[in-house]
Amino acid sequence: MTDDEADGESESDRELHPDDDPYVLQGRQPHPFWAESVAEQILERVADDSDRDPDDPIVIKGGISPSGVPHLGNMNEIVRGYFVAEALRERGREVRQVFTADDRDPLRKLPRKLADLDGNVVDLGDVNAGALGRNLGKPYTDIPDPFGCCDSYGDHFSNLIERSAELLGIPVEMVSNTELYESGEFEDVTRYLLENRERAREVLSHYQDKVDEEYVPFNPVCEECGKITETVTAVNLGEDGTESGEATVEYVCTDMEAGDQTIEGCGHEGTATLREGKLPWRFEWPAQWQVLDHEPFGKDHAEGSWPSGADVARNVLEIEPPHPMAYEWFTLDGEPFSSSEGHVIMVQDALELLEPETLRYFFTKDPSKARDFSIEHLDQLVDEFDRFERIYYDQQEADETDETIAEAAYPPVVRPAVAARFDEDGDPVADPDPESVPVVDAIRRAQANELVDGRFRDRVRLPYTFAAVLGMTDDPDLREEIARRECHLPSEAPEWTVEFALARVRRAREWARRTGNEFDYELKRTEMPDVDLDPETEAALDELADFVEEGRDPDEIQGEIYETAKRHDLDIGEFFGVGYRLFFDDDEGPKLGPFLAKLDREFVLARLRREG
RNA sequence: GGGCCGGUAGCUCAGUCCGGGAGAGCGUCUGACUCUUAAUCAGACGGUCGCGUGUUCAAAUCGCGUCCGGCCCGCCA
Repeated sequence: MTDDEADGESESDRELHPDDDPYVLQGRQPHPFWAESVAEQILERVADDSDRDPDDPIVIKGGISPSGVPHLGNMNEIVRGYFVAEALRERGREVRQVFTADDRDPLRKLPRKLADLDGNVVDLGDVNAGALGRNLGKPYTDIPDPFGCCDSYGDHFSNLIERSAELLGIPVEMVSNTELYESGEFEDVTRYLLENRERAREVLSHYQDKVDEEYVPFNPVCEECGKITETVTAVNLGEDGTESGEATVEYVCTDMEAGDQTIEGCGHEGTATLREGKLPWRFEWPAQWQVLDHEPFGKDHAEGSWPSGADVARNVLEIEPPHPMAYEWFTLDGEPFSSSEGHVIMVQDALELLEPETLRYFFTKDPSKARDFSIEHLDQLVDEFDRFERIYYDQQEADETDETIAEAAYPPVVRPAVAARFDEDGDPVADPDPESVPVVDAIRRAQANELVDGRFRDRVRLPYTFAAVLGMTDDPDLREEIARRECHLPSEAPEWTVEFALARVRRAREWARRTGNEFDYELKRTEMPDVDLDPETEAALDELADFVEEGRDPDEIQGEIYETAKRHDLDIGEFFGVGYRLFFDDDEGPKLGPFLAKLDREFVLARLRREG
């Protein structure tokens, strides 16, 4: 039966097929941009496949179980595939990008944080934890949505993932595993695995010690309590004279180990069809590979389920596994993402701080290196993106590698943003909503490309930290004036680019506010901050007020601040400090003279005279 | 315990495959812009390339060992 045990084969004896090494970016690469390299690797494999029509679309997949808050790390499953897809499309290939929601997986433990459809994170306690707790062990799609807005828990979080992809303008076909089971699409492969369960067992036993003769690669859903069960007592494939002819399994609803917890079974003994259950993950994953060319996956899979899945695919299902790519994980401010501790950031959150193109840019970096998404240093990421963009437009010196990367990676990064910002006639749209639009058909794509290399070249990016400083005032005209004065807005800038440039202020301001960093200026308009002033300083302030009252221009006021300080024998730096204290309750601030000149006179005079 | 990935300037990273000059941006400091702070320009400071060892005329790069971080090797996904 299990003669493999006799030959003592162990996992290390099980050689990985040369095509199945998931570290595909090791060693010499044909292109400095990783997605181009992966695309070429895929094309090589597709070309080697003789019974494949070169006109067939290439299929790229990603997938996770919709178990909770989908964070930026989870988005690797979609965004990494997107860049490969785009590289292939650039080579004239049709590509389908698919995302499987592994939503028949059982809920194994209660997450501590959930998120509503708008991406607001809430504590478990706020959404009736008790009701959720009764559903441990059930498939996500059989659990009521704690927010009551979707058909199930699984649907809720699948929707959230789908929404994240939409916000990034990435076209993905969402596929529900539960639907694949219920519609019968998984029935043939399930039946095949049950028919060949000895082979399945033999292969998997190289990877999992627990696999013994009793092992059946199918977990029915208990008809009594609704939980996924693990104990199949008989398999009836319906060939040997059953009345219905339908394949079934018999099971006992036993306890399930989930980490250090046990989810109790109800003891029910029943019968299930092949649509009323699920394949164990190590088979379910390869079962999804029937028609598939590429799949990126996290490093957690690279040494575990990927090698066994590839083996199952080749030696049980007799199909070729997709071209793999293992990616390293992201950290958030130096710490691992943790849904349960609420240490997460979703696309929705990130887009409050960054333009979508900048967020897409983050995913163009080498997937084989772990990367930190640092809120604190977000200005660095934005600066880097701005540089990357200038390199594409030849507005910035760079070495050949950076130029080659920008040339390949910039169009897919920016195309969804450009598609959102210009209408079908190629005219700019003010304040586009959404900000990213998937570019699918060839005509729209050509048009978007034309805009990227045409009108969009005029775009203006305010430096992120400068944009944060502009956030100190809510007055759009004042923002624009300051930006112009500091030469961040060229005088001949087209109308749309001004609005475009200033749109960054909202996000940069939010970043400064959230981190409370040195760019977090806020004009204290309603209340005067506490100041402790000596008489000399008070006299100086009064003089300055009189000067301002005469209606001087910005530079004169700036100069007068110096002169006033000198006249009263005050340290210039300290006198500026007093100004920042009075207006911002801070040690630092914008260039004071021009700023005071632009504010309404009444307020400035009253504040300089400490009248409120 | 075994395997895999990563560990290069304060920060973010490129360079490691095919050995020969240690790099970029940001930050910091200094100076300029006739007057600090967010702009721009010029310059400077800054790294025993985790550590050790071997091979080599020559090692961030190749071998071996070791330390740190993460992942996998039970279950689950």
